[in-house]
Amino acid sequence: MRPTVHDIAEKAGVSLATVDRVLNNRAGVREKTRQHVEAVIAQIGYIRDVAAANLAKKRHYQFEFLIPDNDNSFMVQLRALIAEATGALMPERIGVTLRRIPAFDPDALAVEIDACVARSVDGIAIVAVDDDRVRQAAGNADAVGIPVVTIVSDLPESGRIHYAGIDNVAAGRTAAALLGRFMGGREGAVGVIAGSLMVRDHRERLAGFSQVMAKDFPRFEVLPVSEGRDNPALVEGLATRLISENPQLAGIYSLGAGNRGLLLALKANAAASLPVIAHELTQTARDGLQSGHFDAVLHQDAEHEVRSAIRVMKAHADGMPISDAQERIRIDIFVKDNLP
Amino acid sequence: MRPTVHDIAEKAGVSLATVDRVLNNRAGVREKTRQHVEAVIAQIGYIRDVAAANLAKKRHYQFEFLIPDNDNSFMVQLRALIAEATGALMPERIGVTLRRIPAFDPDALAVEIDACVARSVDGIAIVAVDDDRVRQAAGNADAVGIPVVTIVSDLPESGRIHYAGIDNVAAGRTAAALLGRFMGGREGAVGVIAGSLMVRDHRERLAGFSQVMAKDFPRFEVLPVSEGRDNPALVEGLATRLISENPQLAGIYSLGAGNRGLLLALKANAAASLPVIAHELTQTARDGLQSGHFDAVLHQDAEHEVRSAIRVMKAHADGMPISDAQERIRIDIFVKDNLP
DNA sequence: CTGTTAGCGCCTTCAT
DNA sequence: ATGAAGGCGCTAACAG
Repeated sequence: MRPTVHDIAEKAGVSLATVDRVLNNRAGVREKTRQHVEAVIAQIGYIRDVAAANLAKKRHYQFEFLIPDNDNSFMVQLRALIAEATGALMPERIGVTLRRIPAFDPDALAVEIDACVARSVDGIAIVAVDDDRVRQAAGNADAVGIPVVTIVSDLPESGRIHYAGIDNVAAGRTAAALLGRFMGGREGAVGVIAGSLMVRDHRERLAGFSQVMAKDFPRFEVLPVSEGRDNPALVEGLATRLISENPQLAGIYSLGAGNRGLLLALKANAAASLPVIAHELTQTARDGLQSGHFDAVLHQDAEHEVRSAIRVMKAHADGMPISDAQERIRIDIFVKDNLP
Repeated sequence: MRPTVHDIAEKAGVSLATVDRVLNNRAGVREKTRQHVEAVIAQIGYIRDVAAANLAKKRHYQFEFLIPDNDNSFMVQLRALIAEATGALMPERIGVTLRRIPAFDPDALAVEIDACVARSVDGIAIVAVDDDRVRQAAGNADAVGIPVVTIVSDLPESGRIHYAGIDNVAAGRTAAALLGRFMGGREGAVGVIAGSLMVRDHRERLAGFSQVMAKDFPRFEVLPVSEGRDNPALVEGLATRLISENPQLAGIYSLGAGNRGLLLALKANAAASLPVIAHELTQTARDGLQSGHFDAVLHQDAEHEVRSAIRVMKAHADGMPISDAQERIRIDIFVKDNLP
């Protein structure tokens, strides 16, 4: 039988209350007594039963997700997953609230963070907008002991305790490594389509991509980036122009969303069969892989990100450590043969 | 406040005991009473507090892992991870025992499974050896209600309730898809080095690989498979011969272990710079990627497999459902730019 | 068939 | 500074 508080109390010759005080380093116990009790605890190898403790405490976690009100399929899925988690975690006494906020609006995000702080929730998860107002609000939350974790898009130097998302520089580098090899012996130019270089993820992916192209595949020229604002219609136009205006085109890296447009453009220009790498395994991306128009898709597992964010916030609330390996969000690489 | 058993007892006008009986569909309740109580339960939206239930029950899970006594780094790591989990899960009242058994020995495995059954553990995780004696033992365990999950290597049609591992056919297909593209415009032959075609994973990888090579890259001839028994020294010899005897060699797929030997052979034959794909991200594989001798490494996350196996066994013991997405073991693809 | 009672391991008043 | 008693939500003997 595993030792319990009773065993400690008995062996130490004190009451349960005192044991409890020592266990939770609460005040009101003589230094000498404390040391004695601590010795007994260590000696009999006591491990606290967290479940029982939470039961007695009527612990109830309250976490909030502040997610952009975007309509691209990634964000739609992300919100759905959070809503799902809300239901699934109820039995575990952890409440998850999803709050939609205007996209790319630092003020709105900062305001909502402040509101969460006012409500004194147990944790805040945000898709960060890279802005000092947000940084400020996050720092403030952290200062009053409310953990902020970023998800999908990070916000360094803000006091956030964790980032649940992929390393976007590495993603860009990986895209270049694959595309470079896929282009085989060709020469020429590679086109890059981004959503907007205003957002950090896209900037980072581009940086990583350019870096590896320059270093490992210098025979290709990286064309100036087109910004498609994650909008399929815009992307279609950009891609079409890219193909028609660059006979030298040897490959395309689409590092943002709106791939439906890209796929349309590729299908319309059947002649130009070139390696294409995109991001996020949406239905469109699957279609692209299966039809052979996309050669690889880099992906982040949104479900993992949501679970991870919650685990991290809970661990923080419990004062428990996290397992780095478990929380690392991988850069998933899909080709048509390893589709789930 | 969330409704509790007390609320439902009160509202239904019965005692706690009766509520409990209904909740756990135990006998000894008049059908009419049962229905009434059930109605109330549904009506007030009761959700049972599993933690409290387990506390009252003094529930204590006991799971066993039967792992081959192999010395290759994957198995070494796997065993280390299980040992780690053993410690980490103690506070959650789940006991994890690791038992090493002779590798590739169906009888030994079957005997140990039977022993677990005799000890009536709550779950058994095995690296399956594809043999009917094992199948039999697993089926027997399942028959008496003890869940068996396979890990790393599966055992279909055996009554095992879950497989925590990658789809090896898909892995082979993926290897072919990547290698085919990496070989670019070349022509010639591709070499395949396996551990042993006696084990299912290797057979499946080979099948997937051959299939996609034949279909998508028919201009390459797949050379007869060499079996290196996952032994570095043997593999080195095989690889050296492969390279020297096949001037047409355009690529290599190493689908087993023993990659240290492969790497040595490649380094010794600097002249032959050709695309190479291997399995499992060991230190050797990392070195290979970083030095440019390996172009991609397919990987399975052993830590995820261990966690998943435990979650599945626990869910089974609790009669809870599992989340397929969370338990799916991915085929991780690493190039030198997305190394963790 | 149904109800009463006493815990599970821990925390939290309230006295002392 | 310390202890006694009661309760968290659920289950498990026993009685009726």
